[in-house]
Amino acid sequence: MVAITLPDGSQKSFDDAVTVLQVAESIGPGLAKAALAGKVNDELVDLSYQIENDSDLAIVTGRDEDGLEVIRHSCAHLMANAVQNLFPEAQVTIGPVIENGFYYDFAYERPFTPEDLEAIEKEMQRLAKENVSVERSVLSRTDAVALFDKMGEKYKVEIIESIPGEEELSFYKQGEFIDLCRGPHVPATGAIKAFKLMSVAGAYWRGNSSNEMLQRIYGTAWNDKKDLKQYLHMLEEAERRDHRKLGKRLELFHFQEEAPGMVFWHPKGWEIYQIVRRYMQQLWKDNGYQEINTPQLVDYTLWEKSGHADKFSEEMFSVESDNRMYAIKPMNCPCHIQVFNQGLKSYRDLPLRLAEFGSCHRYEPSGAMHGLMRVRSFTQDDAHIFCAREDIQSEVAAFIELVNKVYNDFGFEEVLLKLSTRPEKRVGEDELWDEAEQALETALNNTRKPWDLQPGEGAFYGPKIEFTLKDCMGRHMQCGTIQVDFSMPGRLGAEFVTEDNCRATPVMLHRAIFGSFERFIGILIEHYEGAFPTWLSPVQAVVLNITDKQSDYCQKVVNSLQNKGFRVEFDLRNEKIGFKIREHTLQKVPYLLVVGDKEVEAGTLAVRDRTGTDLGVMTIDEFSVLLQQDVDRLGRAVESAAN
RNA sequence: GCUCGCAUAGCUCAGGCGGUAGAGCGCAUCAUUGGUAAUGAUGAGGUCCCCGGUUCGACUCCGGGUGUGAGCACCA
Repeated sequence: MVAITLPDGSQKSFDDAVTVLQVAESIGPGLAKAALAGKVNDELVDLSYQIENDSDLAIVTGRDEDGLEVIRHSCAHLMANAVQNLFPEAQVTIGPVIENGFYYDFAYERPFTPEDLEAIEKEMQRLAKENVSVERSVLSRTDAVALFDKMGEKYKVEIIESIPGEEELSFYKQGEFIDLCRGPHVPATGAIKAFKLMSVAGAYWRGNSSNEMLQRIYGTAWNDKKDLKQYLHMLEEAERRDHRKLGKRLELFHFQEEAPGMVFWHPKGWEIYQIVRRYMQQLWKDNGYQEINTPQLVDYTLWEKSGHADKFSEEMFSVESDNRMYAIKPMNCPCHIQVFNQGLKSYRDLPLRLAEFGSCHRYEPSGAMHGLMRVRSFTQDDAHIFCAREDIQSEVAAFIELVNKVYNDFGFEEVLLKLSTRPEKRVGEDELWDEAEQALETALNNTRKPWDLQPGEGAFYGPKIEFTLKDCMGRHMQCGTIQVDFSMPGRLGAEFVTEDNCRATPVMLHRAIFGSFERFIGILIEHYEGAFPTWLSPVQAVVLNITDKQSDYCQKVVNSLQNKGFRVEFDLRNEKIGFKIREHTLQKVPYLLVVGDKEVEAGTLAVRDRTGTDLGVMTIDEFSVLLQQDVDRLGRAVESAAN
């Protein structure tokens, strides 16, 4: 007797061992048809898997996360199958599932072309239509190596040889194609119904840049055509939101060859930058930080003392002058310690929080640059908290709260927290690490929010917490961080006098909320698709006349609103009102104020917003109240601020 | 940095089997003074990314460089 417990708690008994498929069939023909795999005692298995003992079982279909993963994995095999049919010389390597799809790396004498991709996709469709069954088998290591050796698949041989000896080696065969794989897989290729090959790119064998480069083909696969279509639509939306395109269209900034990876900010982009900067400046003031400013060029010897020259000399810009070598600062902390070191500090001075809009340059590899997201010249909202060991927890707790507030103000509702703990290579005694990790963990637990642990991911000088926000498309963007540093204060001679008149080295907390202004603004542009909330909009309203008869009145309206501190412009061009409305709507100005003879006579404005909603006719004062309310709610959701 | 693409008017892009180029938008001028997403006409505007090579002739072909895109590697 084998008793199977289903997810709803119900039980089914079978006289003998049964396969997952047989259980599905016993429940219903529809389920049996939709079934792709099974989950036996939380382990994913094929439909053909024999259940010998009493077990929990969930039938996995394309509607489950697990099922989707099976489809994608099988789709990677389908693609490898198609590639080898069309290009018998191509060798297969690995083909894992990734977010939204899969890829497969091939070794081939030449790169695949877009035409090749089309042909491969067609071949995949043909194979899927044939509904070839996928069969699992197990081979010994010797047989497996011999088999792939014979096929000339040297990468597979290498993979098999790297698998620990005791593990069972399973293989999946569909038609002539066989691949080493842990599985599970769909029972037959017909289960793969909605896929598309996306792109081809080079990728290093085993991710190591000194190895040969393989051809990686990316694809996406879904349970049905509808989901595929929806995903492709989402990609189009991401393209529409691309900050590089919007930056040009909304006249925010540009890049040019003479300054690769460095931003030319235009008036509107710089306006946003200044708003974000003023916001942070006020936040610092309100939270016990003192703003400072330190040099751009610093003698190279300081970077040698701090240890940066050793690790990052390749990534630093340097300048020679007067026979001295300077580096353009790649970070601010060594300079902040210089400020701390001026004047003997007492324990009474701690925690000392020094903040700077630190302009930094780093020589990023050319292939790493990406619009505002990865640049060579950027400004951080950087601060260093000098404190005693026992202050770490309270400082970290206060910081977590601050980060959450800031992200909410900018319209990001979900924030993910990650704790990275000691790596193998590190400085500082274990006792110190214990204490610091404990402090961070306690601070995190006190937030009562979930957080992830990343063991071994900390910096060599101390553990850290990373703050990742989720934008409106669900993409993860790591921005904020707080890092404990046991090393640098000591290296650069920071110390303070303790209560019992001894000298001690302070702990330094490196922390940033935006990370870099450039990147953060890039994220904002994409999050809002350029339609910034009113407090961030470079132009908050434009006054539009119908004919030049209303010009004087328009001037007056603009002056009056500007005097109240709003960013308002007029557009008195000799154009039709529809033309102007279209233009400023496309520029995503929050409010359009139309003025014709009627409005001049009544002293009013006809107000329309950028979504096309007619807000009616109102006086200038009424409008400024409305505008002020809108500004005050910052980026927070309308519900929480309505009224 | 690596692999593969791309670089033509201010912007978005077309084009030519090697004989120095074109559209739409924008810009300028003129007409038009209008009520909620594009008024009409005329006109100006180009080192076809840079440096070499092949050729009678190169924007086009070849080599090198720079920038840029996707991915990889990197990200204090």
